Amino acid sequence: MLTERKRQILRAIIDDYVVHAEPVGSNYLVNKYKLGVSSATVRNEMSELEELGYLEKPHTSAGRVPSDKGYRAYIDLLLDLKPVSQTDQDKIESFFNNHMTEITTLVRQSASALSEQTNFPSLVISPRYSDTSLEQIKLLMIEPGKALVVVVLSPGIVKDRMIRIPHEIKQEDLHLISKIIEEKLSGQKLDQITLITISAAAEDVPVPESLLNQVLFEAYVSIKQAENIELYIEGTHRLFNHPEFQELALAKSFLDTMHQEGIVAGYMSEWESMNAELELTETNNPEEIEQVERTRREQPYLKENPSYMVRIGQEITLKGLEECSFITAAYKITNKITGRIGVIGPRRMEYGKIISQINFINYTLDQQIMELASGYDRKEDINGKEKEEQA
Amino acid sequence: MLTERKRQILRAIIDDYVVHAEPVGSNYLVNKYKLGVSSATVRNEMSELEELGYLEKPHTSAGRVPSDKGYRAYIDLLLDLKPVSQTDQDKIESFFNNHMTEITTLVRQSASALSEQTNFPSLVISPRYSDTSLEQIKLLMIEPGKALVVVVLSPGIVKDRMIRIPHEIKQEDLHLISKIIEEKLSGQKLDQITLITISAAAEDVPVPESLLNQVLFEAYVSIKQAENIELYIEGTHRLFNHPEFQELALAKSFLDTMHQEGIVAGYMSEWESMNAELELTETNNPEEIEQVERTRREQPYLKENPSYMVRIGQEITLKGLEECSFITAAYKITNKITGRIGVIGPRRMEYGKIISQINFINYTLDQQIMELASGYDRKEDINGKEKEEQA
DNA sequence: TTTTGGCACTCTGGGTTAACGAGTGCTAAA
DNA sequence: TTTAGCACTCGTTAACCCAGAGTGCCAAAA
Repeated sequence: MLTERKRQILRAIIDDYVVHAEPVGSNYLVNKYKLGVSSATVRNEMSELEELGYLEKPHTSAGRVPSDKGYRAYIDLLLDLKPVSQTDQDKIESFFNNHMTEITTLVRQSASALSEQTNFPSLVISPRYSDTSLEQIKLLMIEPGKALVVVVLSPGIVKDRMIRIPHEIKQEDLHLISKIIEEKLSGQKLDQITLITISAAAEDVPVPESLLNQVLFEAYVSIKQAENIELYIEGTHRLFNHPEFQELALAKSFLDTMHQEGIVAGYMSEWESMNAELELTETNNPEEIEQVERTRREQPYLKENPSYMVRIGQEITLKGLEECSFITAAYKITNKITGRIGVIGPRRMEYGKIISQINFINYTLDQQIMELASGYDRKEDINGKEKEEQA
Repeated sequence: MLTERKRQILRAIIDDYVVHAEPVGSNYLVNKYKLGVSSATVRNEMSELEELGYLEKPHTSAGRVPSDKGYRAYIDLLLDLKPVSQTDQDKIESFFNNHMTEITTLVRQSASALSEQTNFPSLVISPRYSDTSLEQIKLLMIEPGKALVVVVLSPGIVKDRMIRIPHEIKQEDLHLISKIIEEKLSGQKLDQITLITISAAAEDVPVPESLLNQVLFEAYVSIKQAENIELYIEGTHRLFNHPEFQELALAKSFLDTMHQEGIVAGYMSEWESMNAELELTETNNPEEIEQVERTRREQPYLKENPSYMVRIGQEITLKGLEECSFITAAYKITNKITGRIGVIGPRRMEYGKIISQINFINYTLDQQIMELASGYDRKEDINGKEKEEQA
């Protein structure tokens, strides 16, 4: 039903529209893209494409614009992933250059890079840590009545939190408590740890129960807090560089939705769970498989099983974002623990370019995380390097 | 030169304009505010007020709008600080209700409250910690090759940071290192601590020098990082609720400036240093002193020496913010260590209301910080309270 | 000297009309 | 099946007018 010529025309329309943001007409199209047929023919084709639901008319005497379905077809059938230019690669890598030592910073930095590269707002969501296990828990006395809880999860994630404790608790008590509960709890999955487990673990600590309970409760809260999914949004102001958000009403509803903490996070994490199945459906077309094969050889950052996902317009079920597109990819902390990174913008996006950027950034991020996890020793003489680093 | 009647008219114009955002004319004014004179008289007065620079005309046949100088006079001479309504007080206090345990969360929460209350973007800037002193420094082994540095500053501020360390370094080494440098350095002002001081402090630690140096360097960086001034901006999307930002160009230049991390932070911290002198100049008028006296008795959160500061339009020397006003107040961590909290918005603001809100929030914040610093023991039975807390 | 009514003048904003141009859809011929 | 031709639609822009709001100034009144 989608003849080769129809595809060609659809591709040309989308390629043009995403750049110029204006409905494209038949005449313009044949001239610019040398289609080798007359505008009347193109008109007929366009009319059929419209009937099939791939195109829409803003009004009678305008050209056509892609519909959700049109974009969807473009992405599934016509997408041409451009390799990331060397300068872009350099720019992105420079974002990671100042040896960061925490995964969260690494991930946020990626989001910044992504937003800057694409000129759209970007977002990252942390993995669900509930089925990772607790590795360490330390209680550090800061001053009488105050302590720092440090929770270390198995993939090397560190979270900490200040707590209040009874003044009677001494440094040694804390040390003892954390040592004992760490011994008993380490290795357990986070979502199996409850207040009861902890209390049981600390049963025979020689500290008055009422005091002990306060500390245990705070420790418990700290562990639960470490499970929290975190959402981070970067560069919302870049939205205004795009004509569709000149209309204040749209921009406002967008920003309002994005600023309702829970909503986007909820949506994305729910999404993350459906992840696996959906990804598979993306590669069921011989043509596309061949293409994937080819790029895999040429650009390692375009991974074999493309981990990106695109949601267009009405496919997004969040109120206020019906006119937008999400493009996200999964980043790995371990093979089983993944978060998502992506951009959000108007449906009119240069999907090819942007997906390449995301893939590349995601690839770089994965590498950095791996490097971080494996750890390494710096070979250089620190004193010699010091001046450079401060400059 | 500003007769009583001129003041009255200026006040009426500003009061009206800040609410309705439309140039106000002579007829409207006499009707609405029952000035007891004819519109012709008001016209003459307005004309003179314009000559004096307090008013401006958008064009010949429009009414008048206040100029920067007009707003300035309003704030210095005519300001009427309204008490914060009980419902507002309750709303603000509810932002602080979930016993937060870290100053930074407290401060950010205040910014959220402020933005929500005023419907403008709010911002907070952390104090300069360079002349506070180091109280503790701990090195916590996370796994071979990775450690957590915890830096505690004298007013109870805690900052931490993951670092990489040589694999050869053992838990005990770390413990020893941190113990020794803490002993030697604690009590020193942050800006007096250098890499040299630290190296000297750790001179006789029995760890091979090349390994030790790496750790010391990272410790040093962590301390320096603790000095960093942090800026936090909240609620920028609220800008679009105000008519002056319907013009995309304005909104864009605003957002762009705000998102250039360094700029606003630099401006505000520079400002903070001029703080003391400027505040004094605000109270040199018998009338105002009397007013301050009165409100001090009635609302404790309107402090005796009002700590708020207002910068209007051209008074702000940041590019892109010439059409805006800053209102900020200093919050105290200790008597000597202060940060700033405030809002930024169009010049057309209800200064009276907003300043009251800031004062109140600032007052509440100060109280919370004090309470945090003093620490307290919870009297309640934790187990009894637990269910409520989770709900 | 100050205030006021009256009046001419200025400028904006809304509404109407007309011309224009881009693009379509249809028909009939190639 | 493709294409040239043409009528038709609709949005955009500019020109124009008019009403309304507000000013500035003058001369008379307080």
